[in-house]
Amino acid sequence: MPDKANALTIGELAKAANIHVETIRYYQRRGLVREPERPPGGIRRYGSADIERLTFVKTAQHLGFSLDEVSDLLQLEDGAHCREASALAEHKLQDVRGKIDRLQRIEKVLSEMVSRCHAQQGNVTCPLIASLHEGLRGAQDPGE
Amino acid sequence: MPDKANALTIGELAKAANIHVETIRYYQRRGLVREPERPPGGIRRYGSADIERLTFVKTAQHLGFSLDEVSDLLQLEDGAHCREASALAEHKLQDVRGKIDRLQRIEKVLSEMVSRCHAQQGNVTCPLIASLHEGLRGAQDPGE
DNA sequence: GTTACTCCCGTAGTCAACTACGGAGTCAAG
DNA sequence: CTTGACTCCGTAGTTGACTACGGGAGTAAC
Repeated sequence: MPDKANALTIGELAKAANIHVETIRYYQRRGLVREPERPPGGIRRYGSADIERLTFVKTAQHLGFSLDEVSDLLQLEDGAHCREASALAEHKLQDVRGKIDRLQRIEKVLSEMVSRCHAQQGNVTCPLIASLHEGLRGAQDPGE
Repeated sequence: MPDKANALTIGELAKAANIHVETIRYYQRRGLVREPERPPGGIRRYGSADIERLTFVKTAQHLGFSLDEVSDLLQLEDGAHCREASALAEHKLQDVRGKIDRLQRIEKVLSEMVSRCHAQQGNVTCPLIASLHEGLRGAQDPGE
């Protein structure tokens, strides 16, 4: 049964995941995504699991994770033992919570700013610098 | 009045903000931070406002904003008119909220995973891939 | 006023993450 | 069974964000 969605060429996969073919190959070289067996003298085929994995990589990456970190996250999927996995997960969890925290401070400042701007329409300059830093105080990066 | 904290050399500024001197110069070239007047045949001096600005750049950057985007955010500080500023801010606000949303999904999945791992200690493989994708479904990147 | 650090500034090198290129092989349509 | 689009694979080039280098000038401590 040639399940359409499970017999994609790399080009179709790329289109489906909205990622360049070359980028997929690059991820394969980095070991982020699998490279299916190549039927002797044939072409590799991909399925929907591959689409999901690629999408996950992109999403995580846009959230500020490097490919190495994404690779860590993916290990959790790839059957690391519970012991290691949970240590890794707890560590990433801290990362993620830190990011959320800092983003929420920025969100607060931005939304306050928007309403303040709406209040005093057309005015000269928004008194933002202070509030931006106010809002972020104590939210410094942990620095790698 | 030579206010100690307001007469920093670039080296002291770098130390205070925990950023390399070369990186500061690079930011100056990119227009992210100001380059104070140089007293004829002298050395530039920096103050605490410069420290804060640098810290802000770093923080925003680690949250997944590119330097161009950080530069947008900084325009909000730099007295863009309310009208433009608020449009920009609203746009960034959406960005930020999207990021928070996606991070929270990841957080949820990670924390569930941790407790699941704790429950079935030492087991073979955590059934994570499904839950990771479950958790992220509908949280795709908006793509730039 | 000499020594030892900084600063200044321009240019060049590095690293992560792509992105492009080119030539040989594969395949589906006509 | 040819043609045109696509795959494979290795290598090389690009982009964003630094990071290093080097030589001449400023400056602080002895």
